[in-house]
This record gives sequence, C-alpha cells and structure tokens, in this order.
Amino acid sequence: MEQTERSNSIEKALRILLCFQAERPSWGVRELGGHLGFSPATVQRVLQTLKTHGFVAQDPVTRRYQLGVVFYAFVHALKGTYPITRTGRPFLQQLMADTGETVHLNIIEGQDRVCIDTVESPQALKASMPIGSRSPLYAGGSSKCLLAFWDPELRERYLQNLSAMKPFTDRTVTDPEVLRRELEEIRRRGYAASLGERNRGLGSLSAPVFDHHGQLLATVSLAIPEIRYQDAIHRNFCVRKLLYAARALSRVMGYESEEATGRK
Amino acid sequence: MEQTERSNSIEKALRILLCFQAERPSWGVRELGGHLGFSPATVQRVLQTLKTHGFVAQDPVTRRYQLGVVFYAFVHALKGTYPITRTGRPFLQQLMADTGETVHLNIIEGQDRVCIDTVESPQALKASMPIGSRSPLYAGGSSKCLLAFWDPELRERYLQNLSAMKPFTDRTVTDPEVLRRELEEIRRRGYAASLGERNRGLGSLSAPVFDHHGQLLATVSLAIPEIRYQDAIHRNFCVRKLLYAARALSRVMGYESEEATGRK
DNA sequence: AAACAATGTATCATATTATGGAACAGACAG
DNA sequence: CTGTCTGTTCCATAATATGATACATTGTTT
Repeated sequence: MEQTERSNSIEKALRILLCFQAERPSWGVRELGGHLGFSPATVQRVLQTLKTHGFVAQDPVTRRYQLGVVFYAFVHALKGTYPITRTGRPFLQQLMADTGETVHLNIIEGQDRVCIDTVESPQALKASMPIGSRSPLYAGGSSKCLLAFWDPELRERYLQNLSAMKPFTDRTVTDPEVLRRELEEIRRRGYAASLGERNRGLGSLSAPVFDHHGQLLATVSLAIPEIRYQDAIHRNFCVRKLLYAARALSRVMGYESEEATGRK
Repeated sequence: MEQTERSNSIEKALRILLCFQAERPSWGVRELGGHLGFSPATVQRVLQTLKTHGFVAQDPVTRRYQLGVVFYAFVHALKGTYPITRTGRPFLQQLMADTGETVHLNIIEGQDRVCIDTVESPQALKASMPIGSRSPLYAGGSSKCLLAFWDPELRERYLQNLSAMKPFTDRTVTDPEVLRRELEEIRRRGYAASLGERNRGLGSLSAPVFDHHGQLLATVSLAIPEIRYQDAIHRNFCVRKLLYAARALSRVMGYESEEATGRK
C-alpha cells in the first residue's frame, strides 16, 4: 500500500460506519480491522466512541457490532432536510395506485443517482427499488432523466470527465456520443424511457420535477417489469400518469410551468 | 464549564452530526461552533471531513451545511440490521387497514422507546408517529408495554435508577410505585392501554412481539385520537386486531406461543 | 478435560494529529 | 467606502491517536 493517503481519526470513524451496510450488517472488531487495514486497537477505540453515542450497538452476547438506532433519528431528520420526500409522498402513492407499478423518487448525489423514496407495487411480479440504492448517471432511465434536465454546466462537466462507462447489462449505454443524443431526445420528449439498462428485465419511465427557479429537484420514476413494459397500451398509460404526477409535484414545489421553452 | 469531559475528535464529529435534526436541518459554521462550544476552525475542519464522505452537504450558494445523502444508504442498511422492520411491515399495514388507525413499531434503546416504523392512518384526524421519535420508558402505552415485557433484570435496574420522572401531560405517571403496579397489570392483560400520557388527546394500545427465545423484540402500537379512543366498541375492536397482529408477528419471528406462563 | 485458537478489550510510551487564536477572503448592508 | 457579518486557512503548541503487546473470554478441537 502507498502512504499517499493520510487519514485523521474522524475519517477512520466514518469509513468504519460506512462498512455497516445491508449486505453485511454486523462486524467484529478484528474482522473490521482486517477489512479496512486498521489495527484492532484502533477499531476497538473508535467503535467504543461510536457506541456511547448510539451510532453503533453491540450485541451483548455475540459482542459483535451493528448499526445503532440514532440512525432512525436521522431518517426523521432527512425529511426536514429534503422536504421533497414529504411533499412528494402522496404523489408517489397516487401514481402507484394509478399504475400498479413501483414508484420511486431520485436525486443526484455526486456522480450518482440516489433513490430517496419509494412506494412498492403490491403485485406479485414487481420491481424493487430500495431507498438509498444508487446508480451512475449514465445507466438507466431515472439516471439519464436526471442527467438530461440537470444544470447544463454541471452536465457538460460530467460528460467531459466521464471516463469508463462500466456496463451493467448488454443494453447499458457505453458510448458518450450515444448518451449525448439520448439526453437530447429525453429533453425533447420531456421524459425518459429505457429497458434493461441497469437491471436486466426491468424497464423505467422517468420524469423531472423542478423548483420555483426552474431547477431540477428530482425525478419521479416508474420501475416496470419487462413483460408489462412491453405492453404499449400499459406503457403509454403509465407515461401519461407519470407526467401528470411529476408536473403536479413540480407545481407544488413552486414551479410555474410555462409553455414549451420555459427553462433556459 | 468544568473540564471533566474530555472529548476526542470523533466525539466532536458525532456531536456535530447529531445537531442536524428535523427541527433545525441547516447550520452555519460559527452557528454550530457557538452552539456546541467548539471553535469555528474546529467545526470547519470536521465539517470538511464529513462533507468529503457525504455525511453532510454544503449548499453551494448559502454555504450552510445540511445532512448528506449517505444517510439514505443507512436507511437501507437499517432494514438489514433490524430485520423486524421488514418482516413487520405487512402486519402493520394489515393492522392499519383493519382499524383505520396509525400503527407503529417500537424498540427500546437505552432509556427510551424509539419508533422504528410507522404506517399512518389515511383519516383526516389521525395520530402521527414519525420514525425516530422517542419517549422515555415510563410515558405512554408503547413505552410502558416495552418496559412491562422487558427482561426482568434490566427492568428492575431501570426502575431503581429512575430518578426524575418528568411529566409530559397532567396524566403522565410520575410515581415509580404506581408505574410498577401498572406494569404488572399490563403483563397480566397482555397489552397496554393509555390515554394522553405522552401527548394530550392521544390514546395508545400496545402489544409485545417476542423472538424464538421468548425475549421482547418490539411492540406494535396503535395511536388513536381521544375522540375515537373513548368509543369502547372501536377500542375493543382495535385491541383484538392489535393482539392478533402482534401474535402473528411474534410467530413469524420464531416465537412458540405457549399457553399462559410460557415465559419465565 | 485439556489444549488451542479464536474473539473483544486494556495498557502505555511514542509521535502523529488536533487545536484555537489570529488573519484572510468574500458577501452584504448602511 | 466602511463595518460586520459570513466561511476558510495558517501555524506553533499541546493534546490526542496510535499499534505492539498482554490480558480475559469464549467456543472448538483434540
């Protein structure tokens, strides 16, 4: 390992916290130390501190550590920080009720799309889009829709620094030029449609939500199993309902929907 | 200020993070420093570190800080850490559908009850019980129900160290002896019922959920506006549905519901 | 039973790291 | 232009984090 990276203790603590994800919710001291390259003593001390503040909890019998309940407080706090989740909820619910498909709300974070709310379809065959799940901005309908309606300057910077476009399926766009054309098409139509770009067998319809400055806030998306996505009647119906929901939400968020070239 | 408290830098970072709650989702550097008694330079450095890891985000125009989106990843992770939220969801939904009242799921954390999931009533007049909300273990039906069915040793320790019982309303129990008697009554009946102990005008019905060791996992609770709570027919109906849901969830969590004195 | 191999945890001298006052750089108001 | 707020950077000093080592438990293997 190179020594280029100097890490202060806070960074260590954060990296430790970030290890506690759904796929691996529980860690032992030495296990974590080995995983991150920290000494067990360090991990132990950090975990102790995290524990006294409720950021992790220790199983009294196995002595292993897991995420603490303060995070539930942050779940609550996020609703104050990103008010669109609260405002958007009824619109997502209505859209799910209308279409019977899983609905989700997404924002841009760094180089990724992040799902910040979801209303799952009650159908037996349905898409799942858990809160917190991510995808790079070039893969999938919701991602491309965010990218398409993003601030032009930020989008341009993103597209130019875009190096390797790792494909997730055989349908993932991997050519920046193709991506550029598709983004234009999405802006022209007002919504994004894609099939199996991020997850095989999963289609996506996605429309933007704007604030009172006409700036992109989020996208509302439908995640639709391929078998239903390919039914043109159902898909068109979904598009209509989706656009209706996204525009209604934009209006509530303060967007004055002008005709045609309303945005600059 | 006394110098009794020594704080390492991680502790500072955690205390800073904990300031970002729903009531005050956005902070400036000096504002935070003043609030916590840290120097602006320290706060600044800590926030910088938190920012590079996505724990906070900085508004590019106001330069103020708010909670970052990594917390959405933790929302997801919590479902792996506390599987009962995932398992319990359909039961909560069914119970809400049956009763029309807001349903919530609670666990013990330290000295508090914490709400870890909620399904809100669609009625115009309804109780709200946001995820992450807390209450001391002596106040309210859900709290007392947790306390009543807790590990006897831990309960005894809690009751003995119980110093000031701050009342939330004029109905909050403030006498440890009264509390003791009520807990016994709750164990005898198998559920807790209370009115206006934590929030004026709000009633609560609450039943325990056990795991395969017969240990308390959580409580399922109904939060019912007083006007409907006082309708004995509705209340009894709710109790029946509540007990049914809590027992069904216990069974799924591995609890072998033995008759009568099944627990030690 | 006994030896073993894991685990989480405590200690301590060393050196790296955090600290806060002061100075800097913008934004905004008067 | 001036005054007063911001967030941010610098730097010598002092306090804190560090990992090797040892210890205490646990569960497993022999």
